[in-house]
Amino acid sequence: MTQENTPSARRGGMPTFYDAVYAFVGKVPAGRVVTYGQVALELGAPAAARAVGYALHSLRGDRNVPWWRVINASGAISLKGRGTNADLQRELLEEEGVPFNIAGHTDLHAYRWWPGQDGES
DNA sequence: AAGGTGACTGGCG
DNA sequence: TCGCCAGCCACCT
Repeated sequence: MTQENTPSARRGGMPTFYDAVYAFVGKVPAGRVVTYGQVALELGAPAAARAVGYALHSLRGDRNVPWWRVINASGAISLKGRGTNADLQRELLEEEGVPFNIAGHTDLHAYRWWPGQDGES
């Protein structure tokens, strides 16, 4: 533990791609979900979906950011047995009102959130 | 400074 | 319909 996990801390306060990811995820309201590719697209890097996932990975457990509201384009959780966090994410989403089917998929067409739709219709 | 990794995505068989 | 391969971006050592 040499320094903070926060990328901005390493940059001396300069905002980075990661901060943009955290900012976008932080705007996602409870009960809604977004995909890695979607976040990347909103950040201006439609092909940086992997970097988005890596950004959340850097959180390492920072619950200040609703990382659990970010799932893959398949509507499922990507952690896939990499750690207990996978089950945690599903449980958190179900608790917020996002159900998963037997296959572990959710209806993106119904729960995917987009900026500007903070719950208003 | 360069190489490798990874919580991704889309196309093919 | 499902599984596998290659490409892509940004961070870490």
